[in-house]
Amino acid sequence: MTEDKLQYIEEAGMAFELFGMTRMAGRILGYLIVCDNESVSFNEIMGALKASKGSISGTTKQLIAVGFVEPVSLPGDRKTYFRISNLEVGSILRERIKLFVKFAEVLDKGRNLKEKNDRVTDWTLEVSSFYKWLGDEVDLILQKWEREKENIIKENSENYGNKKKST
Amino acid sequence: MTEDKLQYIEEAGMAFELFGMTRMAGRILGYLIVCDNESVSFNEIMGALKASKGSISGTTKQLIAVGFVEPVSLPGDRKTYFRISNLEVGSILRERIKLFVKFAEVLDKGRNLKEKNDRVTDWTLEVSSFYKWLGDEVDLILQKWEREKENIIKENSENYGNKKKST
DNA sequence: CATTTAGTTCAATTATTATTGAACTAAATG
DNA sequence: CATTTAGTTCAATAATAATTGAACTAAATG
Repeated sequence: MTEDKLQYIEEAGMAFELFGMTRMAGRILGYLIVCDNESVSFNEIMGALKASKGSISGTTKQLIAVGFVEPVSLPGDRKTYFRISNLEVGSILRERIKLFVKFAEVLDKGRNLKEKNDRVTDWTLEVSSFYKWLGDEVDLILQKWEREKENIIKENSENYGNKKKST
Repeated sequence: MTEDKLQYIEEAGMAFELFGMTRMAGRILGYLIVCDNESVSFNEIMGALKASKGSISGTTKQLIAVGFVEPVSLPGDRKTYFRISNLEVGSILRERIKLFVKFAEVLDKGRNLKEKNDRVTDWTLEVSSFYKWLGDEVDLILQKWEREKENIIKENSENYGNKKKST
């Protein structure tokens, strides 16, 4: 594994921490992103990240639970391999928006404890209405993405990265 | 402060913790949501939450920094008061989506470290294209909200909570 | 069926983050 | 200008979360 990839793995660890995952989960994802194998073994991950068995065991389970990673098993091989899931963008977004809807519910609950309306109840009503609306809107957004994605992805691919294919 | 409100404050503390804030920040927000004053003093918050001066000082600063709370100062009164900001839903959403765009950039960076394309580069390209597209799309979504919000909010207000006004 | 391999579990440790509390600054008041 | 009030700062402590490592289970292999 090259130095720049190792460095990226640590960076990914830090970055994914910002999204509420553990650093180790970020490192594993980073490793799965930059490594050149279709799927990698428990031991390979352990070696590459210099982490303990227990940590790899627990963290891969977490990543599988949230759907970012899937276990792969091969015939005639008792090991488990791991790879990045082909998680659809839609399901990732929907999960995130569910959190917003939950946030909206906390606001509603607070509003309902008040005797009368004021500036704050107006605000919580607006914000919670918005998040609940957004929860409904997400399907339309994703339909639009489905219609446009082919062009967008092509354009992105030409502008940024993936240039190696054409050399 | 009634028992159910005190309980709500603790619940809000736990809930906001899920969104990456500290429990104390959640409690302060919860308090500002359910208390019946337009704005509340440092000391009142301290008393209501039974927390230390230092903690209230630090946490209110945090909440002000991220825009959820604003300090209010009154003429002829040397105290600082605090209240929930009228933060627009649009700016909250834009901030959130910025995080997704950052996530997209981490994926791009990983993809660019690879020698050749495979299943994973295809996936990271799609996901990062999506998040970057979403970053652009947010303005259209918010425009739609502006057009529809009046009706949605009214409906929400009738269906859920805020019934006290009419009694 | 003994041995090796692959992974799990969980108590102990380490690292990180939040909160307190006491000493401090700065402004307002008498 | 001494005193009170309002809030800040920050080192110490407490609470929480992540990671290790060693003992374990369970399946596969010879």
